[in-house]
Amino acid sequence: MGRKKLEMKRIEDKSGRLVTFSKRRAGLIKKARHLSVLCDVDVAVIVFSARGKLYESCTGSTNRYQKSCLEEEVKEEERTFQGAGEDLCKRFQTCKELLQMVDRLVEEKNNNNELSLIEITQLEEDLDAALVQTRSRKVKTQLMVEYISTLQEQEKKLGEDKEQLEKLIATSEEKQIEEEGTLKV
Amino acid sequence: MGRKKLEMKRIEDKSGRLVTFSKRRAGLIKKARHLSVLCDVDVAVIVFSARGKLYESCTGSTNRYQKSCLEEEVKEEERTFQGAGEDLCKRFQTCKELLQMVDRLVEEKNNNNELSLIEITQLEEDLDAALVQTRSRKVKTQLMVEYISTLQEQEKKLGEDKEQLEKLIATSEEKQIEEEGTLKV
DNA sequence: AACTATTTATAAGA
DNA sequence: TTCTTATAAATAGTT
Repeated sequence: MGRKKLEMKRIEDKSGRLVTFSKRRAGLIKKARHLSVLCDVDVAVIVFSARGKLYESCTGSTNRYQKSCLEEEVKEEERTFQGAGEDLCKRFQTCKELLQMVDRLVEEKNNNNELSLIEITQLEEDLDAALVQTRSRKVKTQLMVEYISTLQEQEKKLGEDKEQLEKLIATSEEKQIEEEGTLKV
Repeated sequence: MGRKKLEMKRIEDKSGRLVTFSKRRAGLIKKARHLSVLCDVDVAVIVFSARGKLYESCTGSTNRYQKSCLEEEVKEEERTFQGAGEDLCKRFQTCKELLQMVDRLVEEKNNNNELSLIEITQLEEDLDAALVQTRSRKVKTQLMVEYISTLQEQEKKLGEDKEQLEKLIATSEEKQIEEEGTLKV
């Protein structure tokens, strides 16, 4: 739908691919919203970018699929990175508790094979929430890994700078000695 | 994008809404596939229709989101409904085991707050699979509920038919007695 | 980010 | 339902 018809295959040019990704992702989410409004249904769109970043869009009044607002969370995390450890731990605890609760429910009802629709829906919601939190945790861990690698790169660069400075100082000292020698002659 | 611009609100005409739902759902899934191919990313689209029916589309080579093929499963179930009980129980067992496994993993690693990215991804996949199975179970339970209600309706109708037949028989007998009486006079 | 020439999607009609 | 077609919407390449 543009100046030229695109072949249906991976766009090899990285910059072009990123631009198209942005445009089409926005378009897809918009279309999902329209479908949801016009036809009164719940729609979820989940996109994993190549770098593992998660984009989600969930529309629909009955809210069967909860929006996780991951992007906002991640941005917040980037701003106040120091708190990540505790935050992560807390979320994890919640996730674990959810799983345990779901497991108990499953255990209780397993014998007579009689989970009601309401209970199954609850189970679904619990699993969904746990999944959302796990995804959040995954993204945050990826961020941490990236952050650490950035720190390591910075450290390496600092080391190189230091080396260069030391060389410069050494050269400068040699020169000074040479000059002093010249003066003495 | 048609003969007329649509207002962005629920289409009140049911037939029109269904037609638009079909068309736009197909369009959305097509666009998701294009985004996936062109930009080499994983995309999942999940649509819950008003009746609770689930439509899923998952594209992307790395398969981070598994297609559940729910529709096919449900159709299969409709054909051979008698096997549903055992099948449900089996799936449930699997789901439960998954949850337990995930829970153990969580327990083991919880103390030092050190789940690796790989382990988190595994956790994510497990939860995802459990969620897919729960959704499958939910749809099947909905089907069962519908099936039972159909049976109940049929039973009720049969009861009404029986009543009517009994009335007819009674009337017929009365008539016969009357006729016999007439004959006797 | 904007712009626009095209392609694509689709609302209404048949 | 499925096909057709006029029109709305999305977007590829450009600036």
